[in-house]
Amino acid sequence: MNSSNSGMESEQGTEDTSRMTARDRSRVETHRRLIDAGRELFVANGLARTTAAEIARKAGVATGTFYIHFKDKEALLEEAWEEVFQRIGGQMLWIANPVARLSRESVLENARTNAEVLLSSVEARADAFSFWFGPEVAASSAGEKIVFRWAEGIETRLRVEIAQGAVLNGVDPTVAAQAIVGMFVRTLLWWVRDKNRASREAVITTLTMYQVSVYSF
Amino acid sequence: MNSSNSGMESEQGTEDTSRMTARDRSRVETHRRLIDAGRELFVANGLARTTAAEIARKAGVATGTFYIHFKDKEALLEEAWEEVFQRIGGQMLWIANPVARLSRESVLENARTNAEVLLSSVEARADAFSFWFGPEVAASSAGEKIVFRWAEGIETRLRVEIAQGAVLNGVDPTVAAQAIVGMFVRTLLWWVRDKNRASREAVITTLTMYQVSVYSF
Amino acid sequence: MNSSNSGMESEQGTEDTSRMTARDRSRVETHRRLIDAGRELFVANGLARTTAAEIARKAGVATGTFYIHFKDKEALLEEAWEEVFQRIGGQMLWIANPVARLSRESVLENARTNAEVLLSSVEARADAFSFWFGPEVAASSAGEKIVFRWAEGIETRLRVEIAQGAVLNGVDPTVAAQAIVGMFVRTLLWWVRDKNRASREAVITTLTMYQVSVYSF
Amino acid sequence: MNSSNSGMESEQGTEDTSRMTARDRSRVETHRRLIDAGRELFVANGLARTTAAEIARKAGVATGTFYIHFKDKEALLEEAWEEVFQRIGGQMLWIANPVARLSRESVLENARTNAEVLLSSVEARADAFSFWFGPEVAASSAGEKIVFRWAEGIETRLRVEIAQGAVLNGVDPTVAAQAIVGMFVRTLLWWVRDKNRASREAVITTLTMYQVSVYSF
DNA sequence: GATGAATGAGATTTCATTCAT
DNA sequence: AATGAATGAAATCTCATTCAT
Repeated sequence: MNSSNSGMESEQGTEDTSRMTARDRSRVETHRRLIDAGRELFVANGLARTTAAEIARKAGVATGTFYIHFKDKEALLEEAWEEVFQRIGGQMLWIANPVARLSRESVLENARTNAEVLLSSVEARADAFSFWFGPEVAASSAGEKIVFRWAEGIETRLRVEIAQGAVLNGVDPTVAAQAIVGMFVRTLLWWVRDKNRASREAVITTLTMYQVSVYSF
Repeated sequence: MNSSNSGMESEQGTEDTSRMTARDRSRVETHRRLIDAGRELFVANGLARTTAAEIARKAGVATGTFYIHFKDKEALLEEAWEEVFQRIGGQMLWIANPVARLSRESVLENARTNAEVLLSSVEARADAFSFWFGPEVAASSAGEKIVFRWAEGIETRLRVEIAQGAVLNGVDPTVAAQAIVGMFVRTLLWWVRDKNRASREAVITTLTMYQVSVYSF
Repeated sequence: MNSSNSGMESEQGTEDTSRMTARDRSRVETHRRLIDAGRELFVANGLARTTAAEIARKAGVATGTFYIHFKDKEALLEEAWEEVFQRIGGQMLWIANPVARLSRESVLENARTNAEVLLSSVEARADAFSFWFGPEVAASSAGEKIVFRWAEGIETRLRVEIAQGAVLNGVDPTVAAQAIVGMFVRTLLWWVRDKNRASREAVITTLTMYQVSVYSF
Repeated sequence: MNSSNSGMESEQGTEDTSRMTARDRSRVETHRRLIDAGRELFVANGLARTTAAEIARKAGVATGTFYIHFKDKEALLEEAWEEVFQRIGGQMLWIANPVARLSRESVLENARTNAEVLLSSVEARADAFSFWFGPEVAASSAGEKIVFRWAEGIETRLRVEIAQGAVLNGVDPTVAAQAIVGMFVRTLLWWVRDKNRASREAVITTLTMYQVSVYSF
């Protein structure tokens, strides 16, 4: 029914349907379709302008079916985010790949790579990024989790680095993680809305410098 | 009718009513009451949960009167923000007080003072800050302006500092301004929701260090 | 709920409900009730003084149900007219029964019969005629169609008659159809409002004479 | 304030203001301005889409002033029509110029001239004709009068002609007047909306033939 | 007479959610 | 589990009309 993919990830079913009964398969299949339809409509039209009935229609099921699978729109949003996070979490490189031995060079390179990869992801899926990290989702309870997860990753890394003595005294990892996430989200959201506001290079360099600024090298 | 002040500023009429006719005074007075009522309800209950009729009721006028004064809720929001900004703009010290001669010390002191003042303001009016810099307003057209103004101030200052050779090469003032604003807003919003998440000192120090990190001293 | 019939036709369901599911029957039934309620309220109180909520109430359903079945009042009006036209279209005899061989007598008789039948219909359902051919409907988009259909029938007949050489030279069938419809509608609307303005006979004779006046016999 | 004239007549004040006090002149002047403003807005935007406040604004007076001069919109409409009729009444020639001695030729010529003049008037002021003889006004109480006046003129003439034995037996002057007016209004309204529907000549000839059809020559 | 801010009833329209089938 | 018609509570916005100045 829908083959266009306007989420932040490649299309893929994550459920193993081989051991299910026909009914279960149908249930799982319907669930899938609803999430996919919802994610696409959210990204395309925003949260408020997408109705449960519309999602159901796009998924090819009846309105009532929506409420069998999800308590409300918010519940679908959260599930949809889970899936998105499975795939893009790894692209927040700085989170995912802490380097064993730190040096001025490794930190700088890592930070730059991180900024570059993020920028590319965001460019590739501007609509999806704008939606998932935009104010509409931020106002929802799913939004909490979204930024929380990201910050959590950064914090974990910072703690490791602090333990290694790589970070300036006084930097609180919990606070710094929020600061970094806020910086990234705000800057990318701003840039992606109009890329003429700054060159790619300016964004990458500036974000890199702020990232590395708390290191003691 | 309402004397509680849940906006971000002290109550004050800014209009000179001395040269007005009684009718003008009445119109201005009604306008005031609507803005005050709206701001208080927004801050207390959020944008979406506040209706035009409710604002009118709180202001002691008929529903229709609301629409004589404002095209819609959004219009009132923008006007209310203008007023708020008049008063709190100056509290974003880093914006307002560029120092003539820069040094490691002056920059550090300035950044710390900035963080401290902001934190205090935010603590004093947690609800108001959460509202005005929160996602609900960010999603509205007024939200655009709100953050834009702040960033603008920071950018202007950075340009001066760059011209003085005080900033590291590669830092783009436009991008950096967004980064700083994002960092502040996110961190304060996060902290103010639950102050046990980090100590006052941790927040101030961390925000200070990120602010000064791009200076070449 | 309502058994009084103030439309221009006898009550009749035109849908074959035998092959429908219970749900379909329910939907169709609701649709019917809304159209019937709407038509009756329109005819009784006029278009402007009838609200969607009132129609729904009379039909025994919730206000929102109205909007599931019709985009707006206008849409119901059009559907209601379609039904009315199915039944009264045939009563505009002059339209429906072109005579094969024309003569002074056949034309005259036909025109008189036409006037008589119309007059009787209008007398029998004065409210309905006043509504459907009155200015309020004329101002709506449904009104366009209503008169257009009638004129169309007259025009078709005139073309046949012109081809047979039965009509005076210079008479344009398209224009004449408008003229005839205008004449009928205006005269009947005027007469039905106060039948003392002219005798039945005077109306019939005068309308007959104008109808036949363009024939070349 | 307004020099554009979108009514059906040339601009002219009909009041003699020379013997009035300043206050009276002002009152009369305001009245004028309101009528002119109203007529222009009605013709341009229709009755329903024109508000009392809008008329007052265009007339350069306050909203409340409107209600000092007119009970409501309808009252202004009627007064405006009075003025319009003073000027265009004479253009309905058939009404105005009964010929003393009737003949086949005089009747025909008169009818054709009548149709031609009407057509030209309507062409020249399509908006105004569409408004004044359109369904919106017809639905108002002013509309009654408008068509009534016209019919009245036709009826008077027909009575004279009947007395002269110039009209076929059976034609009722009251009914015929309605028929003729309905025919004219409908046809012209239809034609003026899209002049490509029929040639000027077709309209004139057809209307002429229907007019003369009841004469006994 | 003129002013114009204020009134407030009311109509339209949307949509999350339910529930009988 | 799926259906989809029905619900009905909001919320928005308009405008004829009033009335204190």
